[in-house]
Amino acid sequence: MNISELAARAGVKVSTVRFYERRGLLPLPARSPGGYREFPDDEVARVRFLRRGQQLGFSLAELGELTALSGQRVLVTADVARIGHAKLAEIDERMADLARVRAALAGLLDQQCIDPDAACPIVGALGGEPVAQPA
Amino acid sequence: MNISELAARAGVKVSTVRFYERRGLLPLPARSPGGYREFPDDEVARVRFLRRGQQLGFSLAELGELTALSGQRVLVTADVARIGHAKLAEIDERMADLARVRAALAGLLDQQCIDPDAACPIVGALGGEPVAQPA
DNA sequence: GTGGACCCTGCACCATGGTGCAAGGTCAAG
DNA sequence: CTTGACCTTGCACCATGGTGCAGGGTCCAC
Repeated sequence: MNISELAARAGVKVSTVRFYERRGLLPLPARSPGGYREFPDDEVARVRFLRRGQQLGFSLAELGELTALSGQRVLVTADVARIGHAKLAEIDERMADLARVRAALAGLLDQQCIDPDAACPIVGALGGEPVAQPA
Repeated sequence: MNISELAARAGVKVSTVRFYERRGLLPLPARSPGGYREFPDDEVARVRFLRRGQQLGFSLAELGELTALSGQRVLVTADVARIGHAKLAEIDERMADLARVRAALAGLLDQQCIDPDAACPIVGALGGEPVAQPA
């Protein structure tokens, strides 16, 4: 597959694919005799992963770490496990936050008139003390 | 409360509070005779909401919309309801994506050795066809 | 064997979300 | 009534995540 087909199938621009490659988020692809990039089929999934992961609030650097956790021919060392468990905790917190926003928004949409004197329930859902974070 | 106390309580920098104000994400605060900003206590929640909302993948512009959905002394019009329901669908999709990443990561950490020949399960969790989006 | 659609690299630019600094004013303790 | 910590505005700068363009090469159908 060439770069424009990969980009089209993953729903990104050609320039974005080259950008991801420069950042080390995609493996260096094989090249045709004339120097064209030739991608295997499964790079589509990797590019889509980067797009969706960003929508979930992960930076490209974090998504790089996340993928480095697997597929790199390594044993799960104590280090890798520590990073992985930290990410797991982060994900749990994000899910809880999303659930709170969801409930607040759904409640708001159930009413037909918003009480102008009440505090905003959506802000309330996320505005409290942050959930305890490991230092 | 002055700006440095607000910033400290919300866990952001003073310059960030002024930036949010410029963007219209915080109401213009009262001023002391000398021109100092004076914030009510509940602005802390609003600033924390902006921080956490961003970690969930919402842009400042979206968080502005989200808060505009309440507290603006408005009836829930068809328009507001449409935006709200779209956000709700987006949140549901994000929660599903997070759940998939979580399951993949947890599974990975359960094993003691990663199979170097298998496709990355974390990429697999998010790399599939995007969930159907309204156009 | 040539035209048009595509690819290459490198570099400059863009939007978002801040961050820092300079020059000056405010405030309260001593 | 001064000194130092804090505040004000305006502006310039930064990192992240792209996006576009120039100048040139490749590919393949005609």
